[in-house]
Amino acid sequence: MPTIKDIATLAGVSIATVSRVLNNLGGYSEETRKKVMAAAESMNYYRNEMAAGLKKSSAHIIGLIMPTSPTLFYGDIIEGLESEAQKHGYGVIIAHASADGINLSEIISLMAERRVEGLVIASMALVQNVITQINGLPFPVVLVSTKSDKSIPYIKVDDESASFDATEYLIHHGYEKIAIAGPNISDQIAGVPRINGYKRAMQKHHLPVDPDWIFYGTFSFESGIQAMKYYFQLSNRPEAVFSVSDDTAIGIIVTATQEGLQVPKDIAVIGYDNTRVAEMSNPPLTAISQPFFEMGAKAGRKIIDAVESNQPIESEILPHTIVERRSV
Amino acid sequence: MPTIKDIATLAGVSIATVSRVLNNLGGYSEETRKKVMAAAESMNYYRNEMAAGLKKSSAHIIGLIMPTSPTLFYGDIIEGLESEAQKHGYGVIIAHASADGINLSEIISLMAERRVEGLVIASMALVQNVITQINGLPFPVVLVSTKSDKSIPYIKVDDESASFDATEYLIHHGYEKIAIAGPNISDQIAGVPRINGYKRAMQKHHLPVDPDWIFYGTFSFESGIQAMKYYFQLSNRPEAVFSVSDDTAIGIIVTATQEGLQVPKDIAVIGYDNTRVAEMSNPPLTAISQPFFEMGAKAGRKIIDAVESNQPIESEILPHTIVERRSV
DNA sequence: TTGGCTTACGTATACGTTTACGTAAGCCGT
DNA sequence: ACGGCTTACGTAAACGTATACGTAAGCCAA
Repeated sequence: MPTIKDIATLAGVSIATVSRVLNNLGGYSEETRKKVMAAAESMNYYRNEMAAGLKKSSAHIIGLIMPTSPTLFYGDIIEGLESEAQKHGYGVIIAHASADGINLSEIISLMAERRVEGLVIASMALVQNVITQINGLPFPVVLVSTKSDKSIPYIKVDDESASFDATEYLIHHGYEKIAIAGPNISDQIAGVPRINGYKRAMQKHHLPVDPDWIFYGTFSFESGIQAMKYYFQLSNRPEAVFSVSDDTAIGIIVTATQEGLQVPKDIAVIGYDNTRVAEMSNPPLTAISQPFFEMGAKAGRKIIDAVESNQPIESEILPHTIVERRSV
Repeated sequence: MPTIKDIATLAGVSIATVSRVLNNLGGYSEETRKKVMAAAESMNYYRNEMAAGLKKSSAHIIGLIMPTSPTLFYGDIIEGLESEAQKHGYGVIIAHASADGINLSEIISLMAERRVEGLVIASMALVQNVITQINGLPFPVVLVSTKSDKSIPYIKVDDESASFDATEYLIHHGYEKIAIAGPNISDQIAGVPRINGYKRAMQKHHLPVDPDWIFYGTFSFESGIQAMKYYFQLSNRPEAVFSVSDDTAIGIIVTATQEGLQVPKDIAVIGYDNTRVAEMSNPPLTAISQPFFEMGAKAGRKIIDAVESNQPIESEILPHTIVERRSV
């Protein structure tokens, strides 16, 4: 590929002048500019970002690490981050870590080798030695839709209070026998806080919590099917379910419908995430909405701000909302 | 950040030796290796890929460009590509182009500046000057789930024959009044061929095609809702619908159900793509399946092969399948 | 005339690696 | 003792760009 040296030769100027013209730095005559531009065009020149980045010691790239689990909202996070990055002339390099985070440390190293300007880690739990590694990194890192200890800033909604609101929303609609489906007791980020929020809402309204109503599971559609089958054979059957994901909620709805129950008349369901499947469910799913696109965009903006101002990133709790449809 | 020069100083060797040790090239004693590794560890060294890439003139990065439209299968393409890339030590840099491709040329330039090893463009229509630009690029480009002229290799399923199969599947299940919902007549890639496949199947089985049965639209859920409302007020109402996307199909199912029709008894629906919503529909959606993860992975492999063997990439038509569920 | 300022360049170095090449030391066989 | 081979290094030159610095030319004021 042609270099500025080739352009310089063809245009009959020095490489410094070519560089100045190409970067709009001024200090050249209009005539020279035309010669250089013409030469560059004719040679099909593309600037070498690696060389430029090496010299300027900045790659203008933001890294993004996500788990390899098939979840629907990742697309929104990517698009949010990428749109913000593109706006500021940054690129986004993305890598998937296995959901258990086994290879996370390696992937972080690869990002460091690429000299990313900053790193976004979405929806992954961090073990201690990864936290240590991150704290030793010379660029900002921000967590999205997850958190660890105080040392790493994060952007997420408040799971406990979102769960409280979801549960209270059901209570306000007259339901008293309310279940929670899907939480994982060993998940300190999206499991335990959601159970706590659920319990707090029930307690506030002096409603009993039947331990049988807590169906531990995953965020999957299948988990929702299992949850509903489980509830179905309960003697003290719940009238409403707060589900920890939209997929799980739809699993519940589909299974309930197949068993002859009507949603929301016989059983109400509220989901979590408000992904695109929520509106496609039948009936359409009422759900807690997480602003994934905004989370991605915000992560990008915070990193760019941090790089340009040299200030540390501050965590941010984003507001959740309840998108009302017809499943409650 | 520390450089190999710093390591060399600390370990008391030359930078060449450090480089050799760090790259496992041999030509050093075990004692030296240990000294170097210890020094590198203690300084928290990360290799500078920009410098290495500049010297070796290879960035070990594959570019991926996708439209910014909210479609569910992009995640699978990304994951397929990224998993294959990671396996071979490549990174993936991703950029979104507006769906109309206005800024596509710029984005391709950015990829060229980053000296990607190859470029994957997914699901975008290419205008002539972009095609020209691509043909002038010094690295391989492969299209995924789209095609242009002969000059650029692509990986996709055969839309015409998939549509033929979908339609024939309905015919084999006894339906005769079959509609097609969602195609766009100006879409030469996913519009016209699907209409043609549909018509060919109908003709083969000597079934009449009522022009009213072709509902032109988009790939969206809303388009499905509109399609069903439209079919509903038709005097010659179809008994089955071939829908150009899963979202559209589910829009049809939801609307039909709300209007009191039963799926598939009163109206059968077959979707296209087999995204994750297909199994979550009620009833679960029978659909043409496109292997998106495999498409991404294959694109990655072809690029890596092309780079390493210096051979051009050949187009490939991937087989589609019909995933049978309960909407037919 | 001289000095100083501005404009429009060119020269040369640095960024951090990789790697071709040189070389000293050690060992072998003759 | 000598040449030749191998091993374990070091030296130095790239890769393509940005940029600090130098400088010649032109202009103006005193």
